[in-house]
Amino acid sequence: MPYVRWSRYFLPTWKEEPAEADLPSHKLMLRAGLIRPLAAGIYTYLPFGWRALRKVEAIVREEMDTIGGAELHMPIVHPAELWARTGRLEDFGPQLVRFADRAGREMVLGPTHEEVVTDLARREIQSWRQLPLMLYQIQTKFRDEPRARGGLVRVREFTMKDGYSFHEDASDLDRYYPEVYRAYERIFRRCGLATVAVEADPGLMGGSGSHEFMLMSDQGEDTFVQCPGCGYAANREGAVAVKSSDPDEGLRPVEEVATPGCYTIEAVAGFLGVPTRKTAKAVFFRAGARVVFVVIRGDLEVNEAKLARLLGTAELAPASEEEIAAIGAVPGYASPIGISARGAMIVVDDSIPQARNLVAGANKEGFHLRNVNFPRDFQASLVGDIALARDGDPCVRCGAPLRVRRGIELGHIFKLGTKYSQALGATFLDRDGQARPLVMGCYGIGIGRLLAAVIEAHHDEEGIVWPASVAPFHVLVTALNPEGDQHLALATSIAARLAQHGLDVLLDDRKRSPGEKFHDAKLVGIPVLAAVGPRSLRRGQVELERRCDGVRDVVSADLAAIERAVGDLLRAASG
RNA sequence: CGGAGAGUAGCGCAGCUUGGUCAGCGCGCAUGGUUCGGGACCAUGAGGUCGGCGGUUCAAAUCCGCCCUCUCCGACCA
Repeated sequence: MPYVRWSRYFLPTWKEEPAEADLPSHKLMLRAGLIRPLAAGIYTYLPFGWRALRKVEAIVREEMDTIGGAELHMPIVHPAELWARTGRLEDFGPQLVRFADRAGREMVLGPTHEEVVTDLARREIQSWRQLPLMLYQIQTKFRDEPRARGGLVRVREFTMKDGYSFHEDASDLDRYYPEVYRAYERIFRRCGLATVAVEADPGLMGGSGSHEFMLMSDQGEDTFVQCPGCGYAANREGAVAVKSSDPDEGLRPVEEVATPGCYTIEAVAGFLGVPTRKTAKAVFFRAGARVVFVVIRGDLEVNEAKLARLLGTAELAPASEEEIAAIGAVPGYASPIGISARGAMIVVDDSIPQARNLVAGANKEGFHLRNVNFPRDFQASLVGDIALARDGDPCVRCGAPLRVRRGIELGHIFKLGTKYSQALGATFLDRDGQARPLVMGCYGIGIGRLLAAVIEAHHDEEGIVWPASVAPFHVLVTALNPEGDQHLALATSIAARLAQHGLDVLLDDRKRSPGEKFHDAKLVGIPVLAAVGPRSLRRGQVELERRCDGVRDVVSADLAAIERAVGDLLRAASG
């Protein structure tokens, strides 16, 4: 492979920090010439960034191939009709970009490819003998995100590895799924990232399991719960925690008490001198046409994802003042007692049945009720866990206090089941000659986000510090004084030699001051720098510097010696 | 979609309150020269319909209205 000459390459660097960027990875990807924005959440990959992306892709390909994946490439433009058949033309909402072709046919830009791959499987897979099958692609997706942000962490147009497996039954999917899980762990580890696999909420997607792979980061766009005791980790939406309960006490009779001006739980609890956990909080939602009256212990928060799952609906929104008034509830003093008759649905968190003698609203401005008890005083349409797990709550498995953490979601794997194969009629004949829907799994990795995550995890004040595995180049050979002929000549032969031996080499042959070139070297973060300059060359030596720890070494200006030393440094840098 | 902030040269910014020598600074860029090991120096120069449209005014980067774009927070998120 030939080496690349910086003077003829396209690697524009910025000395100053761009005002528009906030995340370190975003700033550095702009400054070190990896990407340039075209529009919100839409980026051009410059040659340097594209090289890095290809390195990440190569790792992903290798690991996908290792678990039997076969790479293919599906279209970006899909007929809308296909999406209508699974119902996702509507479900995906405005994130799905739609347009008509010249003949007026409705088309969409693919935000993901379950429909297309399932349609392919429907046509091609007829027999159990063709199973199992893993197909994957690395391809551009478009989702019109309501809020693109953070550079490549959340974009609208992005490169994604999406894989789909097909099985004759759920148990074969159960057997294969852990293989993908382990492949994902290898992918992220090889990219130099320590990820946490988090149990995710299968939600309305159905299926029996799902994991998200998170990079722990305070800058993360996602939240999850982790137990330091037993390792339990779950997406915030699905995380369960123990709800501590108070010692049992006898039921006391309900009594009305004046609480003027107490519109919040804190105000009521403070006014009456009871802890918030001794109150019942009312929260209102609208699920489709119905108003949902949620009752939860005052110290807890409603987890809307859990509530939506319990209700079996995707349409859940906070109720308006009018909707709340329409069911006869008084905001600030709302009470579940006497509401059910008015047609609202009452959902009770499972913290409520355990609690005794709570303070709840009286449905009358300025009054609350003491000693409200479920189910003595009011009934529920549904009871279940709808509370948000909090930092410090006891783990359901081991009791240790849970921690809430932020992270960047790098990958998501999913046991899909038969949702898509059933909707699209993708069946095969099993061993008994029976037609059955294909059982599917799907597996995604955001490649660009993964690249951003690598930089998020590997940088310092001066620039990127690439792990050797995904570095765009292994070695940067700098001729410090190119006008002084012999430096450039030696640097060039070093670059040629290293390239000949399989390394990716960038030769900095630009006519710039040494200071500038050293700073650029730090910024672009190539693992090993070989500097050819008068100071060391006078002693017949070349200076080597390792980016990750700044360790410097001089070796004699002999090609074989340099090649050896560079190899040693690289090995140490990837360890 | 709600809240906040910002659009002036490739990048970072000042000017706007109080309309009129305000088209400016630093970096970068070009040319020539001097430099050459951790973002050098001198000289000369190019580069902007001040986000757009409309309005007020003798006069608008500056005041008013509408729109567009970008960033951050939230809602949202396979």
